[in-house]
Amino acid sequence: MVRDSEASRVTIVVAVWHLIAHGGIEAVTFRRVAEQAGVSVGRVQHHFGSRDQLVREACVAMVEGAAARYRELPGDPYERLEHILTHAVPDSPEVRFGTSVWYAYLAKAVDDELICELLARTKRGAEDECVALLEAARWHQAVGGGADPRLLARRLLALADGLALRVLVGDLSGAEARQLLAAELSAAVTSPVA
Amino acid sequence: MVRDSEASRVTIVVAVWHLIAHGGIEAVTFRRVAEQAGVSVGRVQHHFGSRDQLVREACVAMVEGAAARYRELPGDPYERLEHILTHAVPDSPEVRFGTSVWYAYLAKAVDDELICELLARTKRGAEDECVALLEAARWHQAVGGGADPRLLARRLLALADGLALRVLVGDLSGAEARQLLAAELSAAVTSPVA
DNA sequence: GTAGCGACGATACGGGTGTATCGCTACAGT
DNA sequence: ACTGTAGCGATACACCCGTATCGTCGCTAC
Repeated sequence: MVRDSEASRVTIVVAVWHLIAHGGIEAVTFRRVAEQAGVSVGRVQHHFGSRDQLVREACVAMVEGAAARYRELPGDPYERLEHILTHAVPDSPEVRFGTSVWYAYLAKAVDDELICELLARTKRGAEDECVALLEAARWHQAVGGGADPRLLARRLLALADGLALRVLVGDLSGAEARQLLAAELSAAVTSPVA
Repeated sequence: MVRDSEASRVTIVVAVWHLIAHGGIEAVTFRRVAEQAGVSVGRVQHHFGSRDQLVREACVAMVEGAAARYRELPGDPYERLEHILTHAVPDSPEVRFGTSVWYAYLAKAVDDELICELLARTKRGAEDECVALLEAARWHQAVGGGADPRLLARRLLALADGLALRVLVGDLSGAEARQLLAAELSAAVTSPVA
């Protein structure tokens, strides 16, 4: 029964996310994970070996989940850009959930080399994707070529991260963040370099 | 001996920062803090009571330290703006140290109401300060008033946070981040609205 | 059939953790 | 002189943690 094994792993990983989302990574414990997932401690240990491994694999699963959701988006470049920029702004409880976990892993990156590299690769990949989308979206306006798409992508991405952060701590509303991002994006795609 | 008491507290708080900076908040333990600070466990407990309180007070001390360093800056608005935007970009080891601790607390904010509020207030305060500086720095150009200084400040601040984040995980160099920020700032201060 | 193996459940053990508590000094107020 | 009281050091306790280990099912290949 290989399938049941996979189901077990998914259940456990989801439980890990839940624990992280409202308790931080220090809340991740074999016993607590088992309880949250409704399985035995031995099961968790069997599939993930050590606590570090459990935390790491849950991180990998999260990144892959985000990537999978992105791939299932419609093809329109503008929409894809909008998704990349706003998908981490915690409007709804579900997005807040994901963002909380994301930032927990970000903090964990300072003492876990592997997680650090994974997050770095992910961000770099998002930038690359963003560059490609920008070039596709601005219909080759060819307005002198002064606006480097890579720098533009980097700006937009950083802006999105910074705003998501402030929405997360709660001194900015999701609407305000989305509005600012939308304005910035439309300005980036329609105008040349400012 | 009230003075020695304060010295003890400072020593302990610094030790807490060190532990967080390369082990995350879960590395903060009465015994480890005591060892790192070179004091007894009882001393740490005496001054801070509980572990939660210790972590929180170290957070407060950090925010206050940053504020104090800011206040000692020369008065030039442009320099102050530059400091606000780039002070969290981890070029040097010391700044990286501070930024690591900062992001650890940011993640902690998801499950600690008090820390969350403190960080929110701090960010909001930075935005307010940024608004005032922007208005002082652009010499009242009065170019139609289309560029809302608050939105501009919010953009710059978010940009700085997002870039600092990427430098922290290591897929962006400190120089790249500072360069982008400097360009953005000079554009914001000299040009009207784009 | 039986040997092997993967997917568990149960449990035990050694160590680390937060915190309460006791005891001791040194000084301040009365 | 007496009494607090702040500032510790030392220790003890109950709990929780990661992990190793053992045992048990069910399936599968030979």
